[in-house]
Parts: sequence; structure tokens; C-alpha cells
Amino acid sequence: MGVSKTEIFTEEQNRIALYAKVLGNPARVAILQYLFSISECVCGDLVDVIGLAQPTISQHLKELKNLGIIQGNVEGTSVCYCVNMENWNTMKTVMHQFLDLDAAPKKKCC
Amino acid sequence: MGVSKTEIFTEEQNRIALYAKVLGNPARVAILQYLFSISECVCGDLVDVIGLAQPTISQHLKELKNLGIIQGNVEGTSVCYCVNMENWNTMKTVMHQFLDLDAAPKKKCC
DNA sequence: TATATTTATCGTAATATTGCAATATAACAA
DNA sequence: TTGTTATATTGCAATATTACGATAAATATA
Repeated sequence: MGVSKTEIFTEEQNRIALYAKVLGNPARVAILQYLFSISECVCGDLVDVIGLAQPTISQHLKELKNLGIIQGNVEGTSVCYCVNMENWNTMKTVMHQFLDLDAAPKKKCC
Repeated sequence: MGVSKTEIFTEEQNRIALYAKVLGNPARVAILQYLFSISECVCGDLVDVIGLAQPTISQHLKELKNLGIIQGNVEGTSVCYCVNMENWNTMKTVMHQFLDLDAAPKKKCC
């Protein structure tokens, strides 16, 4: 199949999975880290920085944009990207909540 | 292609992406949440709880086991699963560090 | 031993993802 | 307008993922 049965899971479970999925690619991780590392927005040099072909970068940017965690502003012939901190923080909250789950009382068999 | 060019990224970037990828499926999220929610280990009822076929659950458990964040102990005819808290915490640290990235000084264009 | 129960593995179909070449589009510059 | 630059889109090949039926393997019980 290749497609997850989202309808049998809660909205929260699907949301966590969706966030995680988008972060589940090293190119997108690298893009995000780079966006965080610079004080200006990225206009153009992402292709040089990451080392993948331009269409590939463009595709990854699109996915990050679709999720809302980055945004792009047209600046002349180029587009400047940066992290959308509001949506990033929303994601952070959701993921933290999940990762911070703690084991119930005590386990017997492990 | 369908395969990520891991060789052009840092080990950290690949690690983050790998963790996120495994969390990027609602069934695996549901399995983990369930493992956290009960005080005993799961022996057998995961198939009923999640609502996917037994081979599918088994496959997801395998991926979680491969990543090291759960472990299974044979208990008679059944296998009992629980979260490996040590490895879970390692993952948590890595993911937190990434998610807690903060924007450098100030952005101009966003 | 024979049977039942539980989980893992194999094989396969449907779909998704990754990456890139070619091309299109958009905005500026001359 | 024409050319240049930067980014997006399209189309495709290779591979990965998801799900499940069939079956195997392992262990308990009669």
C-alpha cells in the first residue's frame, strides 16, 4: 500500500506522525539547522550549502512550507526563506509533549 | 530515487532524521503511547488495541526495536514489549536539542 | 505426539519518497 | 523587448514504505 491508515488513529497521533515525517529527512533537517544558524534569511544559497540539486531543494522547501514551519518571501528574483517561529513552536510543543511521556508506575517484565 | 543521500550530511543530521522517520507513522506513535500508558508490559493485545493486522503490527514493532526504543521479552507463547527508557531518553535529548534551536539574532525579511 | 496459541517472516500489491534533468515561470537589467 | 538570474514545476527512474494474506516457527497444553 504505502499509505498509512490515518482514519483509525486520533488526530493527535496523526499530527505527531506528520510533523515527525517531515523532519525525517536529513536534507530537511540540514535546511532547518541552516535557517536557524544565520541571522539573515536565506536567499538563494541553500543549493550551495546543502549540496543537492536545485529542484530537490525546492521540493524539500515546499514540504517544509506546506507544514508551515518555514515561510518564503519574494525578494526580487530570489525568494528568502526563514523559520516561521509561531508554527515551529506549535510543533515543538506537540513533539515535546509526546517525547516527555513518562513510563507509568513500574514495569514487570523489562 | 527514494533513498536519501546520507553521505552528504552530518551524523547528527542523519540521526535526527532517522529518529524522526521512525516516529513519522501514526501506528508507531499509537504503539508507543500505549506502551507508555499501561503499567504492565504489552503481551499480545497490541493488535486489538491498534486495529491493524497482526503482520503489520509485528513489522512496526520490529522497526521500533531496531531503533532500540522498545524491547521485547519472550514470555511463554507471547512476547512482552515495553519502552527502553535509556534509549528513549537518548532520542529525547537529541530531538529536544534540535527542536530547541532558537532563531539567531534578528531576521530582516520575515 | 497432536493441537492450539502467539508472534515472526515471506511475498506481494499499492502507494510514497527521493533525486535529478529538462523546462517553465517570474522579476529584474540593459 | 531581450537577456539574465533565481526559483518552481513536470516527468521520470529508483527505491522505500505500508498493509495484509499465507505460512512458518516457537511454545504451551491436552
